[in-house]
Amino acid sequence: MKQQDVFIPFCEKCALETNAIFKHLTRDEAEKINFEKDFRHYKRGDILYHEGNRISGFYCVHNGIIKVFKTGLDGKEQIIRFAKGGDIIAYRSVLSNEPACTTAKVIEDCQVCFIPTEILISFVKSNPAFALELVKLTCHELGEANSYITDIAQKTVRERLAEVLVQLVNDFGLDESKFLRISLTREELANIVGTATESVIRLLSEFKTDKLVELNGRKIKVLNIKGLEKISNVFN
Amino acid sequence: MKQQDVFIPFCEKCALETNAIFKHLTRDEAEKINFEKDFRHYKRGDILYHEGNRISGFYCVHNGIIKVFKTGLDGKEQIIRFAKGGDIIAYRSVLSNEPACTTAKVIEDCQVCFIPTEILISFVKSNPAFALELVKLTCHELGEANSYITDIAQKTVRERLAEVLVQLVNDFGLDESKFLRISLTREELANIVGTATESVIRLLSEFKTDKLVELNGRKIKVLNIKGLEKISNVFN
DNA sequence: CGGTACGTTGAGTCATATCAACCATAGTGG
DNA sequence: CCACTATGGTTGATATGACTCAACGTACCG
Repeated sequence: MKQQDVFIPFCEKCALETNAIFKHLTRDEAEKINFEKDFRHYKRGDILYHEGNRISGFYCVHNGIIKVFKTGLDGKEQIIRFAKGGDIIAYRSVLSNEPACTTAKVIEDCQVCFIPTEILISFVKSNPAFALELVKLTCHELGEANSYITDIAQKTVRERLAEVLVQLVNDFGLDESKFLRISLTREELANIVGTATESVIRLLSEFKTDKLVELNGRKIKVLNIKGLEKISNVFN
Repeated sequence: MKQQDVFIPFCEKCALETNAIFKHLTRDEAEKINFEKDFRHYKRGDILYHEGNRISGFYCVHNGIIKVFKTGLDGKEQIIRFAKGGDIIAYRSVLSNEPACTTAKVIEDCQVCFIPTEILISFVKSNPAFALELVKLTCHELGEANSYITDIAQKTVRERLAEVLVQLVNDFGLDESKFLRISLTREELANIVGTATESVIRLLSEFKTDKLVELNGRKIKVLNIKGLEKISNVFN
């Protein structure tokens, strides 16, 4: 491991540069997190926490990608969201004081800070601006969840897959060759859309035929995002 | 209108008896809401607020039933939740400072208090315990939304209908003759489950054949809730 | 009494799930 | 180095759940 890999970011820096939720922390509070936090590395496939477990803190993602999913009856995953640098995860369970309702698994090696529950709670109590920001975040996510419910309930698999691709482009962007900056298995794509792996494969190759995407194994090159948006039936 | 119908409840009373979220308010704060709130009556079919609009406050439901839904592309409603006495609605949009992502329509005549945004925000800032309670509420709802996403994505319509019926029993209860204490059209049931009206009708009559329910127009008599739970595939 | 909203049933269609076979790739261990 | 295994990707055939369309019944209401 090279020296620069073990550099531990200062919370003040994170707060300013990447993590909007912490921007209202005072210098003292940032110091406190800095002192209490536990900086951790995780490899692809590692599990940060398991659905059903009680967790003693939340995670502030510095880099890498984590998938957050629920496990259905037959063991089928339903991916709820992805977390990348600047996102926080597990705060829902911590704040509602319930067991984790999801599992978090690493998709791309990541560095995260683990921050104990008490700190979060104490900041909510001591820093009204921070509390408000946190409320805003959860309310925003609630709005997104509501949209997702409506989509899954009303849209076809084809529309949803297109929408998911657009969403992934928005969240992770494209590299210089227009390849999506997140690499998922077909099964994972299916587990976001809420469909069978085979359906994703078939629809992706339809999209390819229609010159909307190019496929190179797990890498997806997005040729026509407007076309995907049109299929997805979203106007925004 | 009879005299007792226009009685305006005191917020202190609501806070203690019905509305858990306000239990941490100080006496002064409760007084303030009492002074600022607008007590309103709505009839079946009335709309409290429309999706896409900015709203200047939230609603604290005293009695009656309100359905909260999103409108899909072809105008199909997706019911997100119901609010009854003790619930608050529209707080999501108010707190995230976004336009309303849902419409709220009265199902059973109701009395609500309308409380201006500023009050809510100021209490979040001035009363940490209240802020925490609010965060808890939104986080809890977020957890429920995640479950619902998984359900809709993975379960059959039959399973979901059974689950919705169980949920309605839990939320609204049964009267002395085992009739569900909320009366919905078949279309509304379909709009919770996320299916077509005809499918609900067919499945309900299957449930009737299987002696799980009896049907009397819009009134649903629940004969075998364990059976419904079993069909719904929930263990909790 | 006509109108409107809701409920019901049947028939036909289609999107999607399921099942099964097969291929490609990479890692493992003898 | 090769068989072995696991994992993921692909394709085809088939089954079916659920939607759509259409017709008709029912109830309530002004």
